Amino acid sequence: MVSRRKHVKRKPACSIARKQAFQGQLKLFEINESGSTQPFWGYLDRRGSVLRYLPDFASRNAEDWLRRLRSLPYTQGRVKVFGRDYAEPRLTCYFGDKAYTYSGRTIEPLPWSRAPVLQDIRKEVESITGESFNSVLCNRYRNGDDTVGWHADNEPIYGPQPTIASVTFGAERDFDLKECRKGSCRSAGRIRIRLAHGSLLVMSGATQECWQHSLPRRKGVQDERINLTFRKVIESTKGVITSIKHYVIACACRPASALALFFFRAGSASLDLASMAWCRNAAVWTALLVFGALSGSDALKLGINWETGFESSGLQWKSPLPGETERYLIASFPKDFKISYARLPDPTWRPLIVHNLSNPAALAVDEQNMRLFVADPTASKVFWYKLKVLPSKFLVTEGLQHVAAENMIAKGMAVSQAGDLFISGRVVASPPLTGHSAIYKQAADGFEAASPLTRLWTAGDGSWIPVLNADGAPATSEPMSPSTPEIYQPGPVAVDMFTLYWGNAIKGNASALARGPQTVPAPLPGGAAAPKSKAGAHALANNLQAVTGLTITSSGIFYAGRPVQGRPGIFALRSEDSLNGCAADDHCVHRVAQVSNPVDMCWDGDATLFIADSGSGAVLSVPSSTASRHAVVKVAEALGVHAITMLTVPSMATKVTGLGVALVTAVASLLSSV
DNA sequence: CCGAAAACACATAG
DNA sequence: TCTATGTGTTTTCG
Ligand SMILES: [Mn+2]
Repeated sequence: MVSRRKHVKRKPACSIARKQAFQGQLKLFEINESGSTQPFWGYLDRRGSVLRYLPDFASRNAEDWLRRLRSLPYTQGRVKVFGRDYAEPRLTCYFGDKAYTYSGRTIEPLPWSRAPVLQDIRKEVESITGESFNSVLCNRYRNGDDTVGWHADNEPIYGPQPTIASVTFGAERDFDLKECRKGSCRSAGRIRIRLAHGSLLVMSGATQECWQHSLPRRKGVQDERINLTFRKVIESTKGVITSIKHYVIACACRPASALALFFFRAGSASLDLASMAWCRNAAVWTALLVFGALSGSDALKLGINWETGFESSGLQWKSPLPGETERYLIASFPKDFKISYARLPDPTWRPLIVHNLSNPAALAVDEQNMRLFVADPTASKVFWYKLKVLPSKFLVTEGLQHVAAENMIAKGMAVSQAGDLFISGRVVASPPLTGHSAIYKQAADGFEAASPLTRLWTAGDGSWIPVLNADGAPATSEPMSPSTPEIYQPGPVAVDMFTLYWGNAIKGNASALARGPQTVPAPLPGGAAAPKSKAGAHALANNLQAVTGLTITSSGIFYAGRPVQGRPGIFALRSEDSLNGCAADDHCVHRVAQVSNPVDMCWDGDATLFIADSGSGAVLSVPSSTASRHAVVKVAEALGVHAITMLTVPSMATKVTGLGVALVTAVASLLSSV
C-alpha cells in the first residue's frame, strides 16, 4: 500500500541536478511494498513521531459503513487565505461535543447522536488505538481533484502530541507526509501511503509537530473518498496559577544523567515548548506543571487540565507522555570474550554472553524484534541472539547463537526500525574474488534464510563497480553496486528512517563523516552495463582523522573520534545540518566533550548519550538534548570495554505521582537554597 | 521505439 | 492552508 514514490522528486544532494532512475530503486525505509497490504506501526524519526497503518481496519463493515457515511450532511466550507475567500476543495462536516476552532474559525459541531455510524466507527477506532476521541471531522473528497494542502493538525485545542485517527472509505488516494526541521519542511523525510478502502491511519506522538501531511491531486481518480479524522479536543484551561515567580525547567533528570536546572525570572523568558518536545520524562513535565512554568496558553498547548490535574489532587495528573523505560546498557569486553549488561542506573555489569565469542567488536540492537547483533571480525561472522527480559528484570539471551552474516569482517553495525541490518566492513572473499571496504545490508527477513548480503556502496571513485576476481577481472556472477569516494575504511554506521550515515575509521581521501542518498540505487546483476548515475553519497564533516562512534539522536548526529589536530572527543551536527553538513570548512561542527579514547557510543532514545571510553576504562555519559558542550559523567567502570549499545524497553506504567514528588522535592530544596 | 500530451513535482506570489 | 503561474521532470499512450 505504501509505494516507493515513483516520482516524488528529491532535492539533489548538491546543487547539481541529479537525474533519477526511479525504477529498480531500493529504499532504506519502506513502510511496506507497493501493492501489498501490510500493517505498519513505528517511529518516523528520532523525535517520537509515530505512525500506525492498518490496511484492513474496517474489513467486512467497510461497505456498510461507506454506504451510511454517504448520507452525512457534508457542506463545502470556505477558507480565508491571504485575505481572499475560497471554497475548500472538498466537502466536510464535523461532529463532536465541543466547538472546533481552526485558523481563527469556530465551527459548531453536530451532535454525535445524529450519526450512529460515526459512533460505531469511533468505538472500533477507540478499541484498537486505546485512545478516546470526542470529535470527528468528516471529509468527502469528491474525486481526484479534491485535495488538502500541506498542514499539520497542531491546533492548541488538541493539546501536545495529539493522536489523530484517520479512517478511509471509497477511492484509494495517496497520502503524503513530509518531515519539518527547524521550521523548514524541505528535503527531509518523505513518506507516501496509498490509503486503502477501510484502512486506519493513526498519527501520534510528535507527528503533528515534526511532520506535515497532504492529500495530493490525482487526476486519474474519478471516485470519491470519504475520510473520518477522529480527534480529542481537550478541556479549556481555568484556574491557571500565576503566583509562582520562578520558571523552572528541569532537563535530563534521568537518574543517570546530570540534573540540569535553569531558572528564569518570570516574564524574562518564555518556555519554548518545541525545544522540550524531546523530553519523555513525565517527572519533568510534572515539575513544570507544579512550578507554574507554563503560561496559560502553554498549558493549553500541553493539554493539562489544571482543574482536575493540579488543584484538586496535587499531582494526580496523567502524563500525556509515554511512561518510563528500562534502560539496559550492553557492552562488549573483547579481551574477556564476553558481553555484559548493566541495568541503569545500577552500574553493575552482569554477564549476557560468555561463550563462543572470539572478538565481539561491534554491537547493535533491534528493539522491535529483541535481537542483539554481535560482530565478530575474528570469526568473520555477525551473530545474533534473541533477547529476553525476565520478570525479575534480568536480561538474558535465549541461548542460541544465530548467524546473521558470514565471511564478513564487520567494523560497524546499525539496525533500522524495519529490522534491517546495515554493516560496514569487508567481506572475506572466497578464493577467486577480492573484498572491498563497503557498506552492506542484510534485510530483516534475510538472515534467517542466510541469504547473501546486499552491497550498497563500496569505496571507489563514484562509478559502479563489480566485485573483482583475484586477477582483476570482473566477477560476472556477483552483483555490482555503486562506489563512492566518501568511503575509505568505514567504521561506525547509523541509520534513521531514510538515510544511512557512516564514519570512516581510516579517512584516506574520504571525508570523516558522510551519508548516503535518501534512495539507494539497487545493485545490478554482474556483467550489466554500468549506469551513469552516481552513488549520491554526501560528505557531512571532515574534522576527524578517525571516527570511532556514531549515533543519531533527536537533536542531531553525534560522533566520536580523533581530530586531525587536538584531543579526541565527541562532536555533533545539529539536525538541521544533518542533511548538508559542512565538510568544506566544518563550521557547523560542535564540540560536545573531550574524552580520552572514545571507542563507541549509543543513545537512550531520550536525552542521554553514552560513550565507551577505553582511555579511562569506563562508560561515560553526556546530555544529548543539545548538540553543544556538555559535562561528562561517569556511568560505570568498564575496563576493556569496546562496543556498547542500548536496549530500552517500556516498563510498567509508573505512577507519575511518586516520581514527580521526588523531583519536586529536590527542586524545591534547591530553590530555597538559591 | 518515438514523440506529444498529460500528469506530476515544486517553488513562488498573493 | 487557497489559487495561479512558471519551470522542469516523469509517465502514459497512440
Ligand atoms: Mn490533517
